[in-house]
Amino acid sequence: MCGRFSLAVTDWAALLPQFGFDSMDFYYAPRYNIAPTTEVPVVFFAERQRTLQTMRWGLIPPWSDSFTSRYATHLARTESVLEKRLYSRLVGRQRAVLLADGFYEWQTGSRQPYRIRVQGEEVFALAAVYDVWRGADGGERASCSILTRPANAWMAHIHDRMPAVLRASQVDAWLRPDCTDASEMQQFALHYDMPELYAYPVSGRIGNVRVDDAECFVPLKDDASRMGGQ
DNA sequence: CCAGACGTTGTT
DNA sequence: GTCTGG
DNA sequence: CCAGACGTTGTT
DNA sequence: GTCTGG
Repeated sequence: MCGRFSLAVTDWAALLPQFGFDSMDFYYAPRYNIAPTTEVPVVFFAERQRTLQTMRWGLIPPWSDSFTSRYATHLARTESVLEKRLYSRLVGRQRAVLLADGFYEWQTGSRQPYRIRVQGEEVFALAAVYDVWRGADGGERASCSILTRPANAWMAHIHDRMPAVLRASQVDAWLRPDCTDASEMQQFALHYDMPELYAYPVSGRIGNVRVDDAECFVPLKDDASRMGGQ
């Protein structure tokens, strides 16, 4: 689940204030089909400063020999995150959110991909944890994992798992730099009020990671498969 | 003690 | 680095 | 998540 | 069949 998402924003000036920023210091080309291992915009606190920068999607721990992984680390199960060597110490102190304007889910059984969005929000957030890896040259590289949880009743029509989707207004409650209690934040990620979502079927061409164009967002001509408003 | 893993999803 | 399995 | 590789030697 | 790369 949630092995792909999108962030095709061009009007960052309108978006940044929503997430607590007035500027950004990197170039970003709109992305319609984002796959694991690529660099994605992430919001987090570093030195008490709210920060927006890109990170590798797919967490690499500091002790890794290289900035790659043989394991699937782009997702972390919220229910068991505190028991995992890779993630447990991060929940208390290295929380983050990825920015997204949709995520993709392949329906169980039919294999039909859907684009899923938040009702009333152009851009929303995905709860995540991050870590920092230091290369032999001393350079630092950050990476992240999206938290997943069991599907809610709506999502269950498509899939049995889903990412922890946050409205922009809920981002502060996940990042809150004052809280270092991992259990408390785990409970938040499992039980906060999930925003209303809607979904529509899209072309299977997004299965190919090299496909990354506006056509990815075009609904299939199949109104019956649409789920939710907007 | 040391060696080896460190992760998720989906499908059968 | 730290935990688990043997 | 899906797609694509999965291998070696030697030559340019 | 299974792993890696995007």
